[in-house]
Amino acid sequence: MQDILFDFISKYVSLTEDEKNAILSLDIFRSVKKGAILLKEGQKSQDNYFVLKGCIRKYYIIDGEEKTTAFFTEMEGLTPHCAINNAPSEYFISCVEDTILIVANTDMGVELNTKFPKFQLMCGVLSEELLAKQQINFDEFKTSSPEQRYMNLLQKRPDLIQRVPQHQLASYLGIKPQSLSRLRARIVEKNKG
Amino acid sequence: MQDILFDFISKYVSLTEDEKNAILSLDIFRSVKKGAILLKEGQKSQDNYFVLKGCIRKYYIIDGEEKTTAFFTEMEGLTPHCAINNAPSEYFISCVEDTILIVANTDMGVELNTKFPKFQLMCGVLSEELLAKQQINFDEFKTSSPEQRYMNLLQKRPDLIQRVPQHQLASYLGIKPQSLSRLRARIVEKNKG
DNA sequence: TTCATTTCTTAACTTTAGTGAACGAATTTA
DNA sequence: TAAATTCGTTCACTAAAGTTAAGAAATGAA
Repeated sequence: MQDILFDFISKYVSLTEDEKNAILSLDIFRSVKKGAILLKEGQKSQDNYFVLKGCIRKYYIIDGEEKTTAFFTEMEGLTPHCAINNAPSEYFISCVEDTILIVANTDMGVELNTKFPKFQLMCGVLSEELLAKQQINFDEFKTSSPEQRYMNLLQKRPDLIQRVPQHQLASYLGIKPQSLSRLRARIVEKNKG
Repeated sequence: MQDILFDFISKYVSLTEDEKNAILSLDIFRSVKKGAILLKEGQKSQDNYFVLKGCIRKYYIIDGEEKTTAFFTEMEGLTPHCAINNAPSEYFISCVEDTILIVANTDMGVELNTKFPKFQLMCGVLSEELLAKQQINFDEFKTSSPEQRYMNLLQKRPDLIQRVPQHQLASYLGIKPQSLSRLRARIVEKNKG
């Protein structure tokens, strides 16, 4: 399990045994059941999540309706807004599947960063990468229709379409489940004719 | 003009005269006319932009149509994706109004950062702030209808509605200019009834 | 397994956005 | 200033998404 983590880190910085042990000693690995809720609206938490295996989901409840805005799968990390500004969370985080996570709070991060400046370097790179990815995603979302968004997702994250319930996917695409069903039927129809 | 910059910076770190002079010696201030294009699709550039006064706009041309995805006004900065990965730009950047900018390329940044670690600190904070803002914006966009997005904009950035042409605003909201006109008429109608 | 709940799809109807065209107003350009 | 272009709005029509409801399929719990 730890190997997955160290393989990932090795893409950014190389670690000594000391450093690896420092990470392991933090006891950060968590195994979480499908459906479990990691963070609730209104809750304060310092925890950051990094998915080693499985899938977690970020969603709001607006007018009693779940609005899913993001999924995080293998090798993707999530720093909840509430962990940055120490305010109650505006959203929920839950597990789409049985998931193996790294859960690290901000203090741990600070501790590691001061002991091993390498980490700070890696975090900088990661956050820059993330910002860039985020911006491109947003632009793509804005400039395309629901149907295009679905086709795009089919190309870029085909796994999501398999592993995530339709109604969660729908709200991720900014539409209702019924519209997603219809839209899919429409696409099949086009490919026939 | 420089005062605007130093006032802004002073919110994050305090600068010595030396440091201020180091910044000024870079000769980074640019005055740009309305309509001027700062970056074109396909072009490579290392330049980052920071708006001191005025407004710049980021847009794609997709199937011959302009798709505006962002506006940057006073005290907002833009690091084009092409400046990070040294690839041709996928989008354009142009001036919505006569604008006073700071234009800094990546080398300058590196030079300042090594001379004055303070800057690196500030950049870290800024990029974290930006990422958080970006994520909230994206979530809001995804979870709301065009009409809600317009109402939201009216609250959060009323200045944009005044200073930006309607058709650019429309595509920023993810709709066509005709739909924005109609939507506005609809809102007025509601407030009458 | 059986029952209950959740999920997905379909359908009819409503609302809203996209499209193409027209027109006046505002802005540019010659 | 005059002509040309761009811009914003309106209209009629089309296409797509929202809404409400119903039923089938899949999932989960007792």
